[in-house]
Amino acid sequence: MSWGVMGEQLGWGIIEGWRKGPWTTEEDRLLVEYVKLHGEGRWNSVARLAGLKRNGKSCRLRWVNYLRPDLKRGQITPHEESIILELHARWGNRWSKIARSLPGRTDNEIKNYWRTHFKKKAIVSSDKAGKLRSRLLARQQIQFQQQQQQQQQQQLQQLQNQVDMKKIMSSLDESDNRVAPFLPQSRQDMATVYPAGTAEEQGFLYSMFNGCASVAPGEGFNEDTLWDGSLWNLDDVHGNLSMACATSKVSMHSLATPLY
DNA sequence: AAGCTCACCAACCGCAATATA
DNA sequence: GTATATTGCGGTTGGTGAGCT
Repeated sequence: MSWGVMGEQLGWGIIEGWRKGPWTTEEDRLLVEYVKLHGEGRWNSVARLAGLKRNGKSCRLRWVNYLRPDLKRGQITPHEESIILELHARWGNRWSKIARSLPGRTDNEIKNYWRTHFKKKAIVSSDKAGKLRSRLLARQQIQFQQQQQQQQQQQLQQLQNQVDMKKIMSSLDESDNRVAPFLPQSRQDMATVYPAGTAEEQGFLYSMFNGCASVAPGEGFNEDTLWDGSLWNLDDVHGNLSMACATSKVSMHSLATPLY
């Protein structure tokens, strides 16, 4: 069964004078002939000049994504993948811009590739990182509370000697105001609260807790900023971070630097 | 063997930018 | 300067086929 016949059976066929759905080999041939004769562009003339019942938009898309002779067929190579990762980290969903850096690949192809290979990972990563962040915050809180308890005990011992209730109350008030876990102010801080991690992981977590380094002042921490396109390919922050960096050849710097 | 799920990809749609009359 | 046409882009949809249960 031909695509055309099948398309019509599937409910495509001719809508408002224009054919829609999958292209037939005959339509492809007509379009290629047209481009050979008239060159690219003026797509709305195709219907009239080539005898195609397709609108200009559809013709252009077919040519750009499928018929262009310079298109590269076959799987995206690891090298191309690393370029996609790098450029997506830099530019976000600017597929046509990314495609210009990959000769023979179309924006549609790259977009589809990214969506099927990385979009899901991004969601999973976000979820995992969120859990990790919660765990770290909880751990920080416990550590902080333990420190507080130790301090309070020391203070109480001192105060027992002094028997000065005023001092006890003001001391406790002061503690109450500092119950919230602190944000690590430096990578050294992160090394203190997360000693098990590598330097890379600590660096990543530091930027995760404080927002990306290049987030504009006043913009503040934003979940989207972190995960919408700059850090998505970190599968599992603890487990696979090093591997993600090594295999994708995407530097931590580029990953931690959102769109510009 | 049949049904289900999921990855893949071609094609469509809406909108914005640009070109042309 | 403005209206209209064309082009380009990014998001989304839906069909296909392979693998799994």
